[in-house]
Amino acid sequence: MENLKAIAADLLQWYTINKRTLPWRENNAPYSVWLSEIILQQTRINQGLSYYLRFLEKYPTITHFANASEDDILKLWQGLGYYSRARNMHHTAQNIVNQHHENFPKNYSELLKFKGVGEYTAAAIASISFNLPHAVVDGNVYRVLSRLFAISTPIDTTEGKKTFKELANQLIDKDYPGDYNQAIMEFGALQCTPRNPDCDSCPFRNRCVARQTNLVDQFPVKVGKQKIKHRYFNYLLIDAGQKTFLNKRTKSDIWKNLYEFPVIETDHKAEVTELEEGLLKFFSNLDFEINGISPWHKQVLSHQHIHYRFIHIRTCYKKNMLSSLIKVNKKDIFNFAVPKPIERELERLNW
DNA sequence: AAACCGTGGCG
DNA sequence: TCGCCAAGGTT
Repeated sequence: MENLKAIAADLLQWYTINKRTLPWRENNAPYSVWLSEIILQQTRINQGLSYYLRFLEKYPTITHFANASEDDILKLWQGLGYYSRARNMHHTAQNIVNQHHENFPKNYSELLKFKGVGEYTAAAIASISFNLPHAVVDGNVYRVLSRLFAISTPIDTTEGKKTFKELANQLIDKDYPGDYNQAIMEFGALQCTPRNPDCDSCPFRNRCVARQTNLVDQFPVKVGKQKIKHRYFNYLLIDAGQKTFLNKRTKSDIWKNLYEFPVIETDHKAEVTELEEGLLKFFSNLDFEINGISPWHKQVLSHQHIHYRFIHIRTCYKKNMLSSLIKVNKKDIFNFAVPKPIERELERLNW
């Protein structure tokens, strides 16, 4: 135990010297801490930083956030990925404003009940905003602790999660839980990095078991990765004069509640003739002609590869046509939150 | 419990 | 190039 206290103290000391100046470290108010934690989930600081600043500027309080529409939240979130984070945050903001008098509950178990707030985020808010001794366990913590103690329990198993959470909660400095949590994460991000960690200047170079046994690159241990699913999206870029058509993805699937061009999904790179049935579903007896077809592109998601292309279709605009879709003026299309493939195509089209 | 859910940078 | 993985959470 004395050993653990020394490690926590060394982490805190390392942090005071090496911590970066970041906007969410300027104050510990729960709303801004929460916002930063959600944005930074599975996301690098450089990628999330500008989003954090824009959200805080547009929605300076949780009440501003809660009063926004979901479409507006998603539009500001566009490009960040994992869009359920935005939807869940919005839901929780409204919950806190309406059911909790705009105040976050000041304990871990209540925080954990909110949508989009898991063990990590609950511990982060509890420790940073309310000085409560709950240890965060994120990718950095897994890496640092697995190396320091040469723990070979796979981190992506139930047993692994339990093991590392218990160890992290033994290690936490109960006087400075927020700083301690940020210290171990910052240490993992800057010193004990996934590849080429800086072991030579590491304050634990004489205590790290992985280092002593020359096995640093063997930790953390993981059991395996899931298989990648391939999908094929034939987007219909409909040219109806000034207008085109969009579809809102409402099902439980990727990009939920974002907008896109109407799509015919196939299970392979289909020939155009194979799309006839799909086209008929949209156009039935309307006249249209295929004006051109883009090459295939690929969007890599964490667990799927989306192969997509654009079928350019020209048709005469008729009132009430394609009523299952959203009719929009081409120039208004930038008001909609769209996934990356659509965003890139809109830039290319230069509408 | 295992799948699902984005995007970008890095070596 | 391509697999890894980044302040995870939900179903």
